[in-house]
Order: sequence, then structure tokens, then C-alpha cells
Amino acid sequence: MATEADPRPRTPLSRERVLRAAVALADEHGLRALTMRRLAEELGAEAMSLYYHVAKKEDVLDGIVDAVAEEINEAVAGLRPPEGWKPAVRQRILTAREVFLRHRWAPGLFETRSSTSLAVLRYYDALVGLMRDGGFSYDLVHHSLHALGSRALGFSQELFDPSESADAPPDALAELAGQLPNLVGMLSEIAHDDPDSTLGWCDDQEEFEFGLDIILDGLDRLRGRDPGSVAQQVERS
Amino acid sequence: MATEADPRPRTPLSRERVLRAAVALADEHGLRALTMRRLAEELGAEAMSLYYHVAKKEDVLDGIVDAVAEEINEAVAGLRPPEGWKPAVRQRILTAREVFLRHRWAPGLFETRSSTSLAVLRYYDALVGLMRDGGFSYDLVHHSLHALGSRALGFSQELFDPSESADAPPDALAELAGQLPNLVGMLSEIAHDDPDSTLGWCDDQEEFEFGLDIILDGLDRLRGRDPGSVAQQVERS
DNA sequence: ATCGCCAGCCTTACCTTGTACGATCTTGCG
DNA sequence: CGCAAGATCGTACAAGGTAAGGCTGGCGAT
Repeated sequence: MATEADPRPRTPLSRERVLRAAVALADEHGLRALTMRRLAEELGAEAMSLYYHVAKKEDVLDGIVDAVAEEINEAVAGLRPPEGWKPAVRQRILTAREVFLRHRWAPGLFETRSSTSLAVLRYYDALVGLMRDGGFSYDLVHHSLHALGSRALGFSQELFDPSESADAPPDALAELAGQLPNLVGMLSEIAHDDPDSTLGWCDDQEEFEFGLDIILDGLDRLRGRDPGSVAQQVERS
Repeated sequence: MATEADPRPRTPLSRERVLRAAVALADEHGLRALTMRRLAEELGAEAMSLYYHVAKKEDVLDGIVDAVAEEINEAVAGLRPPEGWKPAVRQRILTAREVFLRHRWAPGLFETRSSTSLAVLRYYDALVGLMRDGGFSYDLVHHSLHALGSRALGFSQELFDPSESADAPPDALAELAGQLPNLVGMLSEIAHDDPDSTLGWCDDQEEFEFGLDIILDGLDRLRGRDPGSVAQQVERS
């Protein structure tokens, strides 16, 4: 009886399996769909069974954040870092970014976590090491991490997504032009070259790299200065 | 009977009043506490009464985002902009930031909104105008907005808050040193000067300005030397 | 073999929160 | 005064997190 053809292979649950299923569920149907009941269903179990392996839902969320961070660390581990701190950091960050592109829900979730996962800390640790080797003082590295913000991990939250106005009624757009002359001017001029990206006219990847490079270049200029007066040097540039 | 001393003055509800109460509630008890029932209670009404003035809870959230943006616009309207695009933009952003410091819940909420409020667009419009006057092409302004990200509005989401490890058991910290040599090295060296800020050793304001200035400086360097540029000889700082 | 134990899973049930639906109250106006 | 529109409320349901405790099958000790 134990060896009959069972549609449910009855693989035992485990924290690992739960978290893996949670990531898959979020990937496929969004964070919204990640409920304890749905997750259990996906695993062929009942909701309360999950609580033997995770403490609460927050624990699941912490867990999948950690899982993504681990995925980043794996991706980053296989890199052959180029010469120079800047290309090395850049490569690392863009590699991390690829992982976030596979898990669109992750940026938003990362930002809500209060305690940083160990895997994330390991990622940062390596980044600090890279910059240290590049001649940064600890102080400047510290400032740099703040300056990069979420970009250090490979994403930047976009607050400003004007793609909506693209498909607005044309007369309403004309009405807006009165209130938002500069914005409408900008948008209409930019709108010339949008051959691709049906979602919006902004190439996210390009914009990300643009912002990243500005920061990296700025940091490069500050590198190797005396740590006490870093802030002042920026301001008087 | 209508003129008796009523503990409930029975001020009629209105969208305005609901949103104002919602902001106050979030300010005082956090976004968590902002439930329809609690909000109604705060207004001396029942939950379902709110639905005559707002469509749904999402509408309330959109509304308070808009209210905060309006508050920013008011704060910014009273500014006397200094000479030069950079000081002007800097002042504007730091003024907006003060509003966010009064509404700690706002950054997280702004990031979850899909459609941008009109008030936010007005804020951006003025910012675009400022940069345009400073000699930026529309194209560069566009890139700049992406590069600034949430910093354009006055906040930056901090993913990396190591303040937790400060009050960790000392032996656990020593154990971490093995796994995170660079990070621990950085933290221990930085920890020398933290006279204030009991919450963490990072001066948020200082770090924000540091990152902001790096970006502004970087943009300044790009200003006036891009392909399709039209008129950029306006003024040189 | 039998018995007890307990890890792993499930059933039930409770509480919170958003909100649909319709009743009720209020108010300006004819 | 009466009434229709406007405003508020009461009831109820669904979704979701999770507390408390029950069932079970396999394993070690007797």
C-alpha cells in the first residue's frame, strides 16, 4: 500500500520546501497571492501544517527574502571580477539585479523587512571588501552604502512612472499641459524614440545603469581623500 | 435638543475630514493602525459611513498620499530659490524631506501607489522647470529624475540598517566577525563617533545629503554636453 | 509483539479587516 | 407638513492569520 501510484507523492514538508514554494508562488501570481492557505494548497497540505515549519507569515516573508539574497550570492559567486573597483562593483550589482528581475515582488518586500537577513549581510560584506581593496576608507564605504541605497542590491524603486499618462484620453492630456507645462514638454519630447518597451517609454535597465554610474563616478572622485572631510568636499565641488 | 451640549459636535463627514483624520491617525499610531473601523471611530462615526465619502480603502491611501504631496507643495511654494540650479533643487528637495519627516509612514506608502497623484506631478513639474532653467536638456532631466529616484521627493529607503547588531550579544557579534570581516571591520571603526542618535549610529540627514550631493554633482557635470541639446549656455556656476 | 511517545499533519474555531446590501435617519424644499 | 435626495448606520459575509488541541503512523524500549 505504501508503494501504490499516489498522485500526491507525499514529500514531507520542510522549511526549505515551504520557502521554495512561496517564492514560486510569488513569482507566478504575485505577493498578493501568497497566503498561508494558498501556499499550503500549493504544497498539497493544509494551512496549519505550515506552522510546524515556520513561526508565522512574517517568518515566511523573511525566509523568501533570505532565499533571494542567497540566490544573489550564488550568482555573484561565479563572477570573475574585472580590474578596478568600479567595474568590479558595477558587475556585482548588475548581476544582483538580474536576480531581482526574476523576482519582481522582491524589491518591495526587501524594503519592508526590518531585520536584515544574514545572506544580505554577506552580500554587503563582499561589496565592502571590493571597495576597501579599491582604496576606500571604511568611512567612505559607509557613506557609499547609504548613497547607493537599494541600488547596491540591484534595484531602485521608481516612484515616477508616467507610462499611465501615455494612454490617457488625448484631451485630458492637453488639459494637463496647462498645469504641468514642463513635465508635458519633457514627456512629449522624450516620446520620440520608444521603439520597444510597450509598458512604458523608459528603458529601466538603461536608467538604472545611468543612475548607478553617476554615483559610482562620484564616489570614485572622493576615493582616497581624508575621511573626516568627505562631506564638505562634496558640497563645495 | 439640537443645541444641547453634545460631546460629539457632529461635524459632518467629508472626504477632506476623513483624509485629514487618516493622516493624523497614521502619524500617531502608524499605518498599521489605519483601518476603516479605527478611522471611523476617530471621527465619531461608523466604518460604513466612510464609504459615502471614499470609494474604498485604496482610495483613502491614494488620498493621504495626495495630501502629503500637497503639504510638500505648500512648503515648497514659500521658498525663495537661491541662484543656480543646484542650490535651488537641493533646497527644494530638502524642504520636501522635512514633510516626510513629519509623516514617517509616507515613504513606504508612496512606493506602493501605482498611479501618481496630481500633486506629486505638480511637484515634479516644478523640479523639471528648475533644471530646465539650469540648462538641462529634457533628455537629461528625464535621466536625472530616474537617477534621483525617491530622493527627488526627499527620502531614500534604507535597506541596510545595522543598528540592530549594535545591541546584539557580544559573543554573537564576535562570531559574525568571521563571516563578515569587512562589514564588522567597517562598523567597529565607524562606531567611534556616535554621540547622538540613539536609534542608530547613522545620521540619516547627513547621509541623505551626502547621497543627494553626489548625484547632483554628477548631473551638473553632464549638464550642457549632450547630443540634441538646444540652449545650455544660460549660466555657469 | 506491545506499548508509549512524539514528530508531523489536520480540524475547528476565533478574531480582524474590508466591504456589499439595504434600512434608517436628516435635511432642504415645495 | 411631507417627501425625495443626501448622509449615516446595522448586519453580514468573505478572506486571511493563527491559537488550541486532536489524530496518526512509525520507532525505540520493554
